[in-house]
Amino acid sequence: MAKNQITQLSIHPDAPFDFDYTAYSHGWVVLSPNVWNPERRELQRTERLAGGKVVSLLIQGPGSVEKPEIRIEVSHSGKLSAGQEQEILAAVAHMFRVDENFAEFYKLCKKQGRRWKNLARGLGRLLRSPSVFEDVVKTICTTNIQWGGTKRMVAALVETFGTAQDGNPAFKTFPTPHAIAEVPPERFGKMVSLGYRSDYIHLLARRVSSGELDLSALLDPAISTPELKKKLLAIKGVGNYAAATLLMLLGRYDELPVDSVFRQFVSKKYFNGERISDPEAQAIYAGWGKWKYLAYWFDIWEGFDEKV
DNA sequence: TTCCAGGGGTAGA
DNA sequence: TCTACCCATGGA
Repeated sequence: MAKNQITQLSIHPDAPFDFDYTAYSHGWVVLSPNVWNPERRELQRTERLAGGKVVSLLIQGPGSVEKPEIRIEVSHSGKLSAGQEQEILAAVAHMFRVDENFAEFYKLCKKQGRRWKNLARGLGRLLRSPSVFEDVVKTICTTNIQWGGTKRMVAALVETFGTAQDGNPAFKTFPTPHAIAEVPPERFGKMVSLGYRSDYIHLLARRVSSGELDLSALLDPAISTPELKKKLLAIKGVGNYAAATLLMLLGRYDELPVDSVFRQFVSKKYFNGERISDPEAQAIYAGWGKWKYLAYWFDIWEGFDEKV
């Protein structure tokens, strides 16, 4: 077997950009196939390119917030074409939201004062997956289950339906829709313990694999947020909480992810632990306009102003 | 054993 | 639009 080649790629995002906080911004960093090394501050991930080639990515942020750089060490067999390099660069830029503009959010943060103004030094980007399919599947795996269960289910999907790189069987890609769709639904349910989510994820994989549903079209900025939410709610397994999470992953922060964590947090912090209605809880963030999700996220993530 | 989790679908009103 | 009820799975 030929030894894998290494190719170094690099992205230079506009400042301010904080690699560490973006990588570690929420639970996605520890969901397979992502592997985060906290000591070395590296994100490792195995990726399948459009033509089927499987590569391993080691993603680092050696620059500073003011002179940011995302460095990608690609381990691959054979030669990497210019098109494949572009594909990898685009995938990583998408994961780290290199093209998103947070100036308006930072303005609100500075106005808010105290700890909020710390966000304006390049935070606000929440890590996402290279594909919308992966983000929808992972989001469905966060519903009505504890976080440990989410990690278990996603890891099982990758282990069972992912593709390993030659010579590197320990790490696999996130499954393609086709890899899931080609297995009969009943068998799929038995192969990975996803509970009642199994049918939703298999149906999603079938619709995407057949071309009936184009999830990448959801990234179109021309779609209004209400219209986008409607499209998300039309996906079986996606309700209000999951739609708000997916809107965030698609770069829209208008909606709050109302789940048990949100309810408990707002009740404890703003209502002395009293039982409150969802509209009362949501009203806390009304002043943040189209940035409500981020306001809530950094309200609950108290550690953001310490080094991760 | 029972409860419930980073809820959602469906039927019926 | 709102409510009641059901839905697998596994940890606490």
